[in-house]
Amino acid sequence: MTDASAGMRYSHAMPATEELIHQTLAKTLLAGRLAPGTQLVETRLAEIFGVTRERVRKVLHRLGHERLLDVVPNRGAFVASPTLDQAREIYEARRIVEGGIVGRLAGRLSAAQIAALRAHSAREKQALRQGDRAVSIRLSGEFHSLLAECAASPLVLRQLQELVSRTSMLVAFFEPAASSECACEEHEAILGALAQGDTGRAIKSMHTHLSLIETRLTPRAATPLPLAAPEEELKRAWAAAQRGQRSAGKATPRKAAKR
Amino acid sequence: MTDASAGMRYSHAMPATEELIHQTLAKTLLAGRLAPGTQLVETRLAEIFGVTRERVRKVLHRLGHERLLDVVPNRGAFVASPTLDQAREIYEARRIVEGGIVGRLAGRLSAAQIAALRAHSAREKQALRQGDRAVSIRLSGEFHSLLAECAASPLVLRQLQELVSRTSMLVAFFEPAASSECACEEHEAILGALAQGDTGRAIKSMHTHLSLIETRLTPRAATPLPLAAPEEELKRAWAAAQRGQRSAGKATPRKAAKR
DNA sequence: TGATCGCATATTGTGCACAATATGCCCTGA
DNA sequence: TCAGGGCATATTGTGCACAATATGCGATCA
Repeated sequence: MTDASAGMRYSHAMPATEELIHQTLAKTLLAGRLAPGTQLVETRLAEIFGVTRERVRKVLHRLGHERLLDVVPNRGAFVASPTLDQAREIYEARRIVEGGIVGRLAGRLSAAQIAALRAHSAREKQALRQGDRAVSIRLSGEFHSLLAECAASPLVLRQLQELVSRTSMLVAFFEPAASSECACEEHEAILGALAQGDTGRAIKSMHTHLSLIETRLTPRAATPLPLAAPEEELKRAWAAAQRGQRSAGKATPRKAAKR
Repeated sequence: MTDASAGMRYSHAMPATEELIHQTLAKTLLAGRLAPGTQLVETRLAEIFGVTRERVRKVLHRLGHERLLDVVPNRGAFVASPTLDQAREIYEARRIVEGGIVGRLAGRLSAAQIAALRAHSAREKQALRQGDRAVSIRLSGEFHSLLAECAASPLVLRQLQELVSRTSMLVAFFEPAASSECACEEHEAILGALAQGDTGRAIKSMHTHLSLIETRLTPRAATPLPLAAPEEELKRAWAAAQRGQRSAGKATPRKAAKR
């Protein structure tokens, strides 16, 4: 998810089962479906995913490196407990990076790009007017990704996507579950400044926009989601991931070919 | 080096030998002392560093994740061969990120911070006037790090340091070995705009500054450094690292004042 | 002579068994 | 009843042996 495609070179045909496990776990974590603090035991995950412990181990350490898990040397891997301080850090980083993006984009966007962004913004407004909250939230997030893509910098895009991922994990815990979408007027303000090439105003708009989102986070500590047994949650996610995977010739031939 | 301190939680006393190996390899790679394309064989490194192959293996994969090595699944780890395209990507990313930093900093710097930056700039100018090239290069790079630290965002700081690291690897290969330091007038221009709170001008200064550095890279492919036997080079680096480790009782003196 | 196939070898990948470590429980003593 | 220490156990860390894979070289044939 974070760097599945941009990271290692698994471009050619490979048993991507390890990659699939990583995606599954990352997606589950990012959706906030696991209670913070719960330990992910290697052997347990190994039998859930039907692989050896070493495989799980590598994935766990990688997720720790990506800050989605807290991995403590001789203790294990735990679901990260996001704090409001961390949230502030993430939003500050987004202000800087996304401010840099619009600062680079101001006055350099092609007419086609501006049109595409305007069209996206219009879709946002329509979804909002129709009260379609799920679509509205998705489109609001995509606006920022779209902006990052316009910058055409793979390195910055990767970094921003990691920040956005962690943002989504945050809102899963702190958001009051009401009005979590961006106000699309703010997006339009950014767009207007960009089209005019007004660098200063574009950046200021982006800064205040992100700050407004940040203030919506509430410091409640209790986890708002059901959070049943982590085992069941992971089993379900794994089954879905495998189902979504196209038939790659072999479904689950984990220990078939042996001596 | 890239995320040695900010990454895993090895805060308490640990046999940091694995971490030390990572630092040693990273530093050697970053300095460009290894010819691009040379393979780093696990068993060979294992006996050089006096550890088991698995240790080396982990470090190698980590360096691959950090893009300092090209690690190909069933082939091995190779010293990355930087291309001019990659160089362009890195400098574009730095324009965006560092543009974001100055955009965030403009008009928000304290008098003390401005004074510190001005003092640093003065040191740069003095070193340049005295013809002290080594010091001059180091100070020029530190100016950018200093700016990033003023932004007080650990996430952005980490990202930028990775970019700066890769930049230093690039110049080791492409730089014509003459006048590789930043022109300190450009730094002063950025500083002036920052002090005045002129966001647009600060960003523009930063953009042109980085672009100017980028144009100094020459597309020669031959490696300019001696590049003796990689074995000897690594043995030397390892011995130096172990020697330096002896006296380092606590933390490295690289960290400055935090918040 | 040149191209191709097959084998030998060097290198990476992985499962397994065991070691190291932390945690929680129970037992003891006042 | 509670504090403290030691043992049992659950979990992670690591070395090793073997399997899988790619590469290079040489033999063979047209």
